[in-house]
Amino acid sequence: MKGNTFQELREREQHLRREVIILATEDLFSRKAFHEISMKDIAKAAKVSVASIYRYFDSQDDLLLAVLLKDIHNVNQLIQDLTRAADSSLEEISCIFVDYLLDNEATFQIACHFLIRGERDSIVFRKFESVKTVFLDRFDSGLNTMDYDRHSRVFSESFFASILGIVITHRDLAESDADKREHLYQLARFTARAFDHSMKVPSKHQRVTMP
Amino acid sequence: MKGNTFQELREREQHLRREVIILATEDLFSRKAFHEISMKDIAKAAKVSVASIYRYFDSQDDLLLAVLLKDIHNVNQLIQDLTRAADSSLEEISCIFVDYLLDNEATFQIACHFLIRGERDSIVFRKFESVKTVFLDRFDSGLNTMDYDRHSRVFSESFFASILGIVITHRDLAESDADKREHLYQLARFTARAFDHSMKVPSKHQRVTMP
DNA sequence: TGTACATCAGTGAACGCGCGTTCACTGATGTAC
DNA sequence: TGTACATCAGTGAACGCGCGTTCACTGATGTAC
Repeated sequence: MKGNTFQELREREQHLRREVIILATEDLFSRKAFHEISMKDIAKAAKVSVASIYRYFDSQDDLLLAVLLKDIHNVNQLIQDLTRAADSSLEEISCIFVDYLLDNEATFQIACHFLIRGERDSIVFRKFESVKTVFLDRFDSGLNTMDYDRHSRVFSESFFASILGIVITHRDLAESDADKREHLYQLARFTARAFDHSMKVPSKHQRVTMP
Repeated sequence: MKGNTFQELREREQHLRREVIILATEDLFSRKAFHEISMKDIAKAAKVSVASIYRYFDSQDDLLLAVLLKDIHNVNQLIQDLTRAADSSLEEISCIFVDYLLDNEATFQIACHFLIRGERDSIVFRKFESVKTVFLDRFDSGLNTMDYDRHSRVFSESFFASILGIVITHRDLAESDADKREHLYQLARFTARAFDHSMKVPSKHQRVTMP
């Protein structure tokens, strides 16, 4: 049993060291743009050598994916909490989501990086695909606990993508951060209202019965 | 007057040579991924030397912007034609848009490149911003000729971004191209219906009067 | 307790590569007289 | 018509740089006897 504990200790330490690198990387995104971040920068931020990073991660993409995975776990929690509170509206959710994307450059940039690159063949990419699927599943089941249970998969995929698209397309507009955020809220709320309206108060000819 | 004509001829030739490079670059995007395309590749495709490209374009970004500008002119035309036809629905427009983004990798990739990078300071970036604004203006005025004239700016910005977001987020799903396209249509139509419904048949409490 | 060995985190330095961009030059064509 | 010069498109080769990744090695700690 002693050997086991030693083993466990070592593994825990390994895990913590991984975590240090992940956190340093994540933090770096709030200070630098994606394409300006190199392995050297990450190493400096984590206070290790570049070569050390490769002891814990197979490649740069692998590390980025780990950062994304960690962040997405947070947003998952956030969304589940939100959708579980019965009185939260779709408008609120959309704004929280906007906030999250603006305040977590790492998630935003890395997600976009993988979404747009999209190399079907690589292992890392397929890993990303499965992360995306898991995330959408949770988002979906979160919305299910509210009233949006009709064709919910199409609903959540569209709604999620719409809010993401709004942030991608319009986040670089205004001068001040507050102005920008307010403008994005406006668009997100507008979109949420559209989705909300079409789902919650469907007119006869819009409602499609499911098998 | 003769000198003038010679001058004009030269300028026309210059313009044509520019066009050759732009077309070759655009074409390249259908065969290679964005991050795999180098100036050497472009030069080979256009059958000129790398150095020649710099006679016509200040930098790689400058060339990419020119490609985008050309493509966007096309899609502008498309949208104006569409929205002018009185019987075209928002659903149709959304599908046409999806098709356009899928069939024009160059537009899609370059637009994403500039949207996500977003360096506020550089000249090229500000040029991109103005291109984006012009495009959105036309999109907006196109929708104005239909029934979507209430808070139309918020409407067009949200709708445009939503469809773009859907393509970004979900274009890498299925195996076959046809499946993928059908899935994107489904999401786009769903979203279009939501927007359509919320704008065209507003319930009392949703309609907001404008000053 | 002491010694020989195994394990493993960590690193400095180098590797190899490809990138965007620039430079010095060529050669064709137009212009002036 | 002939000659000297100007203009300009086009290019091969080089520049300088930074990137991600790997390698050979160190040194600390744990293990066996």
